[in-house]
Amino acid sequence: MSSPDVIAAVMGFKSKSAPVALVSPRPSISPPQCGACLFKAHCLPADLEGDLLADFERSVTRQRYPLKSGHVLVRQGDSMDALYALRVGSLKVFIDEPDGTERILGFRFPGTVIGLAEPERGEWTRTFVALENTWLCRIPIHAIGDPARRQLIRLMSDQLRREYNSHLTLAFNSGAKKVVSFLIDMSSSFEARGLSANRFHLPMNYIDIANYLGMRHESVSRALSKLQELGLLNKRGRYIDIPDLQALRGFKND
Amino acid sequence: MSSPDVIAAVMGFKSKSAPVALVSPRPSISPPQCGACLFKAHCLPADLEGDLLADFERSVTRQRYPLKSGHVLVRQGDSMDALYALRVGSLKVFIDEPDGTERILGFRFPGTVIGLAEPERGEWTRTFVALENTWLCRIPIHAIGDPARRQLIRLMSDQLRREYNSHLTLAFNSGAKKVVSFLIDMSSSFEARGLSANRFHLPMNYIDIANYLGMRHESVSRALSKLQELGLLNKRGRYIDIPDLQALRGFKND
DNA sequence: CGCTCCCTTGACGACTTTCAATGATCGTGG
DNA sequence: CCACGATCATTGAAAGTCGTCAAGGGAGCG
Repeated sequence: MSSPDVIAAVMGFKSKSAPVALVSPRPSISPPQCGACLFKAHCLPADLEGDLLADFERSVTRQRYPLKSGHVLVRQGDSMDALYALRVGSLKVFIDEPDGTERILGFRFPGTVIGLAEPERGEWTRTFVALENTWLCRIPIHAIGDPARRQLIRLMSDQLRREYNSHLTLAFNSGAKKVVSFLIDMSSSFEARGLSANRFHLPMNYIDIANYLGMRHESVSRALSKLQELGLLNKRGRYIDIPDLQALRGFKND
Repeated sequence: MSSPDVIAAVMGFKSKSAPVALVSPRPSISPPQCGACLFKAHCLPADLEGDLLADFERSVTRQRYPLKSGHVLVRQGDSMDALYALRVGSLKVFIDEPDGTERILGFRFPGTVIGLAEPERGEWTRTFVALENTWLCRIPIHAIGDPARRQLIRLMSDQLRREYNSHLTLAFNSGAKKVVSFLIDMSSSFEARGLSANRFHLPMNYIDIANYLGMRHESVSRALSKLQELGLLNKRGRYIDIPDLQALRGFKND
């Protein structure tokens, strides 16, 4: 694949009429999803020729992934020479403490580039682990030419804004509201990928959610139970059904 | 000034033997500080000719700032057509809530570029206010050419890592440890600018610190008092003296 | 000198964590 | 197909932390 436009090709092409699933599938029965539709939310104004799109498809199928659920993509301390575009599945990002504890910094879903916060050459500063079987596309650093830079800057500034949002969530909410913020984020993320914003299956367990939100998993459970009592959602394990998204937003902002 | 290298010139030149202050000055008696030394921490491997450096100096003195303490640099909703390099002083970054409340997302010190998290063209998504008299350098968006992109990407990935750190601070610490993390961040920031890492004057009040950390100002005060009791620091208002930085780090990590 | 803004300290109440035990679900292997 | 074990989720009670409300003190400025 011609090098400078790899990122643009991976993250910025326009999707045509891609099939759209209404509910996110269970990990175990997850059908291979169409690459094109997964990046729909990230259709950026990169002008791509038809052959670049073809290149993209070829590049994707050429990868030797999927990465199996629970497996490590990169471990903190590994030397870094590539970015990764996430196509299907999900990852958790965390700091590995010396004592083996994880401190989860976030979750990643299709349409994301992995490694934007890493020094350009050097070591990965975080560990990325698959939450389910996950398809990725490797983008060697040397393949990032000038035409791809503009795209990269855009992705990074998006990522920065998301981080600011998570700061807001953590600093200005407590308990149930943090959980609600998290759910709304998840909902938007699913919606952006053409899935249902109201009904979805969380790929991570309550322990990871709690870790991410700076809570205990018991508190997450209690918060979700309380929200169910209030009629703001229905849950069965990791299946979440939000009858009225606007009402949920109301709860967060009140 | 020749356009494409503005950012590289502002943020990436090499400082020679710049004078270095040992303790950060009080806002009110703040002497104009040498631009060169302030960016020392950000000497990135951008190859700059002598005339670019000269351009930089000229560009800086050409600005019609300083921005007075308490004044707004940009308000959320303003249309954006430039980035700003922070030379001397400090800013707070916050979301303006409809009811007038501030939700502080961070503080900015010399050597920082303001606006990295904003969409490239569009509206500012945050408000920036000077905490003391502050000198800035305006960098029009159209002046950012390809040679400056690499530099920009580097700055953004640094900023992203800092945001991850603040996530860690918020999610995995409580009370006194959040305050300690904050002090250590401040300390590093002062040190990076050639000032003392052990003794400094905080430019923001306890209310802002508490806002940033998701606490109440009373709790910040109590935390600092407790740390003083433990002999980990001495304070007099916003003057902080940390006798043993390593001991303070120990407190955070224990 | 008195104002204002900021910081400090105390007491009480609400909310989270902690510890412990039980219940549900899923995957595996018989 | 069922039973079993492991992981995950739920719930209760006790303890600790932080927010809230209220009052007082100190520094700087006009």
